[in-house]
Amino acid sequence: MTIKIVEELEAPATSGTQPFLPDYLLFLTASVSAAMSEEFHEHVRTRGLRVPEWRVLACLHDDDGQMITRLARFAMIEQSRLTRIIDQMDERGLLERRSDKADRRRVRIFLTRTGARLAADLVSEARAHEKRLIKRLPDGLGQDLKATVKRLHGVLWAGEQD
Amino acid sequence: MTIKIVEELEAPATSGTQPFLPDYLLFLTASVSAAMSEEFHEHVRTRGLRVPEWRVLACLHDDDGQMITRLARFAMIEQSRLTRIIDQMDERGLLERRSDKADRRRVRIFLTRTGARLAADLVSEARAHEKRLIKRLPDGLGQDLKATVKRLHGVLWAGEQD
DNA sequence: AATAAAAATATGAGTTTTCATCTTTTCATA
DNA sequence: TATGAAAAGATGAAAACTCATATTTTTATT
Repeated sequence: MTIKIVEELEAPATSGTQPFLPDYLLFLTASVSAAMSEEFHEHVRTRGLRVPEWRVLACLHDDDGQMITRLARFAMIEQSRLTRIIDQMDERGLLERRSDKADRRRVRIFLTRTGARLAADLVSEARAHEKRLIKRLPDGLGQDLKATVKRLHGVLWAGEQD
Repeated sequence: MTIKIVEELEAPATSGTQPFLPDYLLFLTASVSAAMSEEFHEHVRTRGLRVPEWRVLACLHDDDGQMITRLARFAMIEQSRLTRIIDQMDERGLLERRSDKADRRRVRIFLTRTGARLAADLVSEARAHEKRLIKRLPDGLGQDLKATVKRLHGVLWAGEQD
């Protein structure tokens, strides 16, 4: 690997115009999302789960027996990846596959007793964490954000059945 | 792979209590972020870049010559991954490494002419896309969200120098 | 000044993730 | 009621990612 060694005598080297990212909605949203989640995601790993696995548990906690495709969309996981995550969670005894009697292409995913217990624990921890997080933020920033993203989520998922 | 085949005669199989995710701040935020970004990320791929590469370009567009560690935090990319992404972008002629004269542990990343041009194009496309996106949303939802995440970003990054 | 601790980056190896594609099953329609 | 298109999942192979750790350089302490 060759690296030039150049003394920093050049001009401030910015974009010349207004900075972009501090005013870019998609960056700000992603960055805020990542920063806020970091802490709880760390906790999730402590509990022996990766973030996508936690998302799967949470989805099933709310609505057990979803099909893989739907789970994938809701949990923001690409389908073939979810298939393999489910393989692993199945092996670990957290959930199980059941073929849908009415449409045999579909595979429905159900939490096992163990998986349901873990999901319930984490959901309750997540709720508690959210309370603390919001309390830590100044003003009503947390409430504001929650109200706004709730409305937005409704709008953006308007087309989706259920 | 063994899959039970079970007829769906069981109870609605929900959590029994209030659904969690539709009221969970971190999920709503991540979900909204992903949904809003999807479209532009697709465009980025069309342009031959992966999302993390686009983030690197955007960061450097705003502030050329950043060191890898800082770039990693800002672009939400794990350090060793960023090192390799930079390898690739270097090979493609989009940016180059320069060792920092004053602190020779540091490697500063600079856009090449080509990289700067690509970054400028994408930034301008991103700005245009944001306008369209916000226009598409009902009420002042887009503006509301932007104002809120801007404040939040400030709060959450308060500790970070610059 | 010598030395320990910390910071910045790189790298090997193992695991994940992705992409395209395959199979199976259902749906639409001629 | 055949038949082609679409939907749901699974899977192989290649690429990307992560984790722990190594290396180099700087900073802080004695």
